[in-house]
Amino acid sequence: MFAKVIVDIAHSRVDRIFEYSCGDGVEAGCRVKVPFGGRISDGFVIGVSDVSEYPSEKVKSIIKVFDETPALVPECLALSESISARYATPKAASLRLFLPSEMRTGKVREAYKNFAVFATADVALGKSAKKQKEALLYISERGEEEFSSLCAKFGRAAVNALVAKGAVREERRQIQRAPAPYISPDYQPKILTQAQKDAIYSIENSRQTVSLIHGVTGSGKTEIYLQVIADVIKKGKSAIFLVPEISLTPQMLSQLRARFGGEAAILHSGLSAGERFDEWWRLRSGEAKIAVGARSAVFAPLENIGVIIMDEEHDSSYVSESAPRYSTRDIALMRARYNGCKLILGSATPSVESYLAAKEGIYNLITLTERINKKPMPEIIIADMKREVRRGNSSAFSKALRDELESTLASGNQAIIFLNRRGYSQKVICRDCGYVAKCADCDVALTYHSEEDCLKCHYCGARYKMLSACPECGGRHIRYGGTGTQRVVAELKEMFPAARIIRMDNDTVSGKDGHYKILSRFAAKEADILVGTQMIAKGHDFPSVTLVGIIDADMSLYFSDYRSGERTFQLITQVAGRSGRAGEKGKVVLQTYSPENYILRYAVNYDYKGFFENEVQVRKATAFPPYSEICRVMVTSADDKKALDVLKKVYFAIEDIRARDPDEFLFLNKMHSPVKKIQGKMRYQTLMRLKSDKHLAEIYRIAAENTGTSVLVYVEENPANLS
DNA sequence: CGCGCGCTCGGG
DNA sequence: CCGAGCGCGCGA
Repeated sequence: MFAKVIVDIAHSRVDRIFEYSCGDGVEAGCRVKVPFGGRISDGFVIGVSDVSEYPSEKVKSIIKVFDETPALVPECLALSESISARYATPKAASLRLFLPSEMRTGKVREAYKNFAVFATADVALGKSAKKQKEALLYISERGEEEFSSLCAKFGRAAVNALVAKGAVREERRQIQRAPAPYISPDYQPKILTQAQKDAIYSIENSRQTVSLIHGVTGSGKTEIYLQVIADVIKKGKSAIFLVPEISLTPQMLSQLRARFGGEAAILHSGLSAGERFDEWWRLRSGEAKIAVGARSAVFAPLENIGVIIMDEEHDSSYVSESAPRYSTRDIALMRARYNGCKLILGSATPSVESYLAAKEGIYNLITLTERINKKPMPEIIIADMKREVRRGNSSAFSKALRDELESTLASGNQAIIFLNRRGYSQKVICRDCGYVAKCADCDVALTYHSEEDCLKCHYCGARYKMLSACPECGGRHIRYGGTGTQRVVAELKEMFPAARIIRMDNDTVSGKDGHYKILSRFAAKEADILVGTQMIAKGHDFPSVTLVGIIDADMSLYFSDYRSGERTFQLITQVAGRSGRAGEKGKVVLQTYSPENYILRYAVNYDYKGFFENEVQVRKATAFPPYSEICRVMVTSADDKKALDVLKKVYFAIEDIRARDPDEFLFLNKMHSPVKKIQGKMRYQTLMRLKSDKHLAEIYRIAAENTGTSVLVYVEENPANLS
């Protein structure tokens, strides 16, 4: 037999099939060890054959087969082909996506534990062997027990003696590490509303593969997902449930666990390598049928998939930030087509792109306008910060927000303050000469952190000593520009000395359950105010929260980016939804320097459709996505000259395309990236706006041809940010 | 003439 | 990707 092998080296030079001879046990999808170029490499078998196309005397044989059951199911092999074609990425790179990384390094394997198993009571025990007698009685009643726990109860010597006498057998068995800390036993099937039933009917019976559920916060989307998954499982199929990493909350976990128990495998960044491997294996073996997780869960080793769900479909974390830079939605659609199943996208604030597709009938649109509990959405009050400044208020808090905080605290309720910027101040500036402290390796201003009294770079994590004097002019008047979460907490403490405050941002969240720990402390009312960044925005129910303050609603508004309005609307809606979810009606105070902005106007009224119609008109008039494609080819390298050389090559290759088809290009240029350097690497880009995606494949190919170890080249389609 | 470096090419 | 092989330039 001959195996067609892709060696596990992600490089275009070796991105082709190599044939090796093998025994009968080798199947497509197995991982193998093979001799390659005078050394040994791992590889993937993507097919087997009786004959070889390569001169058989030159064919070498496989050294080792890692898998008894192929690690990759046929769908994975087919899909990796499509991914390689779509993103011009080597096959090895797209095959890797389907395996937990710890499986490739070979470090993590199955976990084993020793068990003591009762064999016979028919052995002679010494008269004084009291412990042995006790242990034997115990194990004869139980049948078996974990070896170490039996030793802990009766002593190692006694247990060993029983083993020696043959009364107890020691057995090594594979065990599952159990990464399911949040089990809620009290699941009660919820009664679905008519709107939810209609939605499910519509999804299951629509002509379209993709359904988009546009449902306001609290409209019961989750219950729809769970019911659809349950229906699919009942038919003997499997399901993938994708969520943005950050909102993989304890609540979502416990709902899934309660409803599906061990049938759900949960893959998230908090898992240890071993836990991840075990969850992956539970899916591969068919023990678990539901894969839940962030974007990488779209590669779950499932067969016969009945539905794929993407919650919060607009979330930018669905696009991979390292090669291959896949879009989760692309992959989900490929898998849905392959399996002939439905793809459900859900959001309270769909991306303009998805909603347009739904309006045009490409997606099946489902709109849920009512909240389950019939509660009105919280009232959003706009606080005009320009006026506050005119009145001499230089703090981060408007009078309106301060007043609302005061009454919230007085009534014993909780408040959330949102600010998407960690640290104390965004930058430090010399008042005398205007010098701004910057990172040595990155082209960005340093953020002052008051807790450690240091300057940090939020791009590379480097720390610097706080300045006592300006390094340029020696001046001692250092100004703190731009407010961060630490400064907000400091101001709050001054305003409300008695209030208990928790801060949640990248600096306070650490460890496996750091996220969960902070949120549960707040949920248990161990604090009155939660100050946090983006990570507090999603998916948590805090019944006592009746006030949400948005410190700087403009922050994302004035990025020179066609999507800034969309992002701002999404963020405000999401954060506002944290207020008043159970008890009394919630309030939201939205602070802004541009109260007249139309995005904010729509957000205040929760008018998604109004926002969408307006936004889509703007995009159409200016020919921005979804009415065009923005494509950026990034070129980064520590070597400035090399980066520039490659940039030119890439640019001229793309210019060639333009010469052939000038109408397709609305814009094409090459330039420094807005952030010129990150972690010591120079960043250049070729930016273009195209009428359609028809030349994208060729652009991907150009990038792939020019990328290497010293100069990295990659393509971003409609990038979420242009830094 | 010999060696070092950079480039190209093979690897089954 | 990594290493082998080859050609060219330079120093003794």
